[in-house]
Amino acid sequence: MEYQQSSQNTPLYQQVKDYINNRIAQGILISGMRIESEAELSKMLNASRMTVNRALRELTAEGKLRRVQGLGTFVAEQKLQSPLFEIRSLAKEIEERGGRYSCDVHLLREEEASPWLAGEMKIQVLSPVFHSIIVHKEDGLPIQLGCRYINPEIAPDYLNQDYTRITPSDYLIQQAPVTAVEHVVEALIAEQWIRELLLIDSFEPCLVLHRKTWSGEQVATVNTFYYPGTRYTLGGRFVPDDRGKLDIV
Amino acid sequence: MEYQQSSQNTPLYQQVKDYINNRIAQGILISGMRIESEAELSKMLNASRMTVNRALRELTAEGKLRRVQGLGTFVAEQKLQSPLFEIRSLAKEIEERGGRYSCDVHLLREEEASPWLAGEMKIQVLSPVFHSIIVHKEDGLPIQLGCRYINPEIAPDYLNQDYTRITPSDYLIQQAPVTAVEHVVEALIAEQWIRELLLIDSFEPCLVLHRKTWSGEQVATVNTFYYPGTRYTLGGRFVPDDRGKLDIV
DNA sequence: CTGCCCAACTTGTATATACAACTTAAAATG
DNA sequence: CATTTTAAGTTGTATATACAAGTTGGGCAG
Repeated sequence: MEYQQSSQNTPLYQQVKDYINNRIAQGILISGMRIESEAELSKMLNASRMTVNRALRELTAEGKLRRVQGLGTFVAEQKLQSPLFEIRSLAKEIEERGGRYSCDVHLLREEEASPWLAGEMKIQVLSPVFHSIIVHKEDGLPIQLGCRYINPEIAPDYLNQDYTRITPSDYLIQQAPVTAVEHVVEALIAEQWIRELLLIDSFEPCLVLHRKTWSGEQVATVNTFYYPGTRYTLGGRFVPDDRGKLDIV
Repeated sequence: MEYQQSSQNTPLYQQVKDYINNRIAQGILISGMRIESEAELSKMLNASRMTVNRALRELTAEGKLRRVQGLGTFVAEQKLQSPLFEIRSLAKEIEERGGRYSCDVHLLREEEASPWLAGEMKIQVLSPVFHSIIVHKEDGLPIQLGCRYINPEIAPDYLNQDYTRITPSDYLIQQAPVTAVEHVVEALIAEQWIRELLLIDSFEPCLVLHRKTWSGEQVATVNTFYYPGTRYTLGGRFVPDDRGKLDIV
């Protein structure tokens, strides 16, 4: 067989990568599922095995696939770990420390988007958004107040979950893949109602983490998390590995 | 020519990658320098061009090399951008905003390591360390107080630099490659001498960023940065790209 | 039935070849 | 001399082939 590239100008190996990526994005391929072998893909997509091999090898380096010699190629469990702050459940973190996790749901309802929120989420003013305010506690002591606004298109059933059983983070991650995250940190003296819920006095500073997530082109969530400055710090250690990616240690 | 892998069990393409990586680590290859062409490396290392191509392609994906079709392969400018907080010069950031940068060096001297610091840096108690306290200002207003402890082995000439001309970050980055970073953020009411230098009152919270860097196995620096809570926020947006790496937008 | 071996399939690596696309400098042309 | 063309060298992609190495299940011998 001779040299072929044909389509569009996009390299063939890239077309194979796109094909796999699309099937993952569309939910046709689920985490853990075995995908076609190189030989099968080679026939299906009319590309040589080496070209398919390159595509799958690169997708593996990108963390999207997992390959086992002699067995096959599988869809990796996708976990978007945003750099400094991995989006992980606070509950799990507390349990790892040996603490007892609990939470209070102070608000969980549908609201109409304010002009500010509409701008942030790129939706129409007064269009419906879901709003929740939840206080997470370790051994009964509040350590985070999470104020979340959720795009209903991303998680239509957000209001009908029991957040004493599954954290909002955990629920949202399984609803839609997060494709981008923005984090901003600041320090301030919180408003009174926040101080009361976090059990801090008027002179104790709050660490505030603003997190905005996207799913594709849509803004998925706009969150503000308040931490008592004296009871909580945020951080992580980052070591670039051989593949140029970052491990959270 | 037939199939050969021979050495050790490490794949040939990996040996090529190691060869390049080592020459970069040893300083034989400097940023921007052109390295041998695939054909030359192929002869030198007795590997086929395709094998060399794979090695260089992967190193490029890892950000270590930069390739230009028709021109050659070059050593990429190495910038360890830690995720959330890229280690970049505050000065550049201010200038990008159109502000005027200036700084005051309040302390720059050699000290003996306290027990706490010795533990952090994994050095002997009372062994020499460099200590600097510098206030960075935008349009004359303080926005960061940087308190740094530097391992003298990493940057022996740290005390003899003019930090009104080059920021400590810029200087340290060119002294030794940073191989790991740890960041921890907290919010607190700062001590009085810090509040005075940052021109904040006793009720205004400080955003505190602790940064610890490693160069290989050695702890290179231990830093604490104080930001006025009302005048500064830390943050970034992260979008995983096709190569699985993270762009700071 | 049990245990072993082997065949079939998988991914992993290495190579030779071919051509495309791009860059630069030298050579040819006016 | 100025301009264009060409040639040589570079990386980028695609393929066919070959063998190594790991996994699994079925068949065979005991």
